[in-house]
Amino acid sequence: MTTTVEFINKLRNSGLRPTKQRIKICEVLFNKETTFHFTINDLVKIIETEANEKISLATVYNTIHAFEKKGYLKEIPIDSNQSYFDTNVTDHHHFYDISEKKLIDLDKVDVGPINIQKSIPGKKIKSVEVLVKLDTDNQ
Amino acid sequence: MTTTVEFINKLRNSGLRPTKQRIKICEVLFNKETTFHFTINDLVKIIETEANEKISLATVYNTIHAFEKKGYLKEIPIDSNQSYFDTNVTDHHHFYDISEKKLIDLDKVDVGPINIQKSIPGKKIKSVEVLVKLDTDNQ
DNA sequence: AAATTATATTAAAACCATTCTAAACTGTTG
DNA sequence: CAACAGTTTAGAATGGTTTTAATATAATTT
Repeated sequence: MTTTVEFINKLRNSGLRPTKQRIKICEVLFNKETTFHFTINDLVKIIETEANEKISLATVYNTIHAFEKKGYLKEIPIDSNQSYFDTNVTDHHHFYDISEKKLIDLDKVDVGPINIQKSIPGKKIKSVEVLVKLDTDNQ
Repeated sequence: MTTTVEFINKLRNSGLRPTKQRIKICEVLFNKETTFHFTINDLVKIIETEANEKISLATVYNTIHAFEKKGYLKEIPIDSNQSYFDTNVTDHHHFYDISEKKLIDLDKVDVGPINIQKSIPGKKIKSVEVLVKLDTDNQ
């Protein structure tokens, strides 16, 4: 449980003004027992339902991108037409259920150590992400 | 070097009618020394330049999706606004150069074995893809 | 080889996630 | 509270992708 004041501080400390909209998004995203995955569309629906508040799509995009830049969210690479985000910013991986279009966390320990034995001159590794695609197992 | 006749057979054997457009796309994609990565936009440009031929965008999309379904191409999962495809359909991974928006192949041996120690009931693993994001190394 | 059928191509419109715009609004600082 | 910078907003614009419905082409049948 995080209080509104803590979100305000978090935002201020990040150089982001604590507006009503940003605080609301913080509450929706970071005031949960567990982390979760979402699309922008999911988030807008949650806000409208749970909070019965109107919030501009542009603001949601702005805020999500600001949070991502600050490291409060991670975008998950999927070859999909929409972006998926994760409130779990620890180092981990994902299952992607193709038929249900749902993501499932995959612990680092369930994947094992990955050591990239190749380097590109002038470039440094920023992230290593494993995506395991799942199919329905109908035999 | 693959001949046009071989492409025609390949298409027929796949249940795809060997049309002028599909043969042209085969030549652009599969008649190269090395495999490569491309977006739909890249492909259209190559066709228009290299072949000086007009081809409808819809046909390109249709054909690429047909080829992907047949396993002649792989889509690479990236959190980008456009789809990337690979003519290398062997089991391997990728670097993604963020600033240049370019993909680089990463051999399986450069990543090492990946053994997923978690399973989801009713689902089977379809693919395991590693994406290594690269940043400019300016220190 | 003409007629028939099934499939493919096409230009243009539609779609839809995301970004942009520029005006109105709000948090912050002095 | 005034002034400024940063933020929100609705709506328009953008851009990759898909759909549409008419036309064209390949395959099959006669």
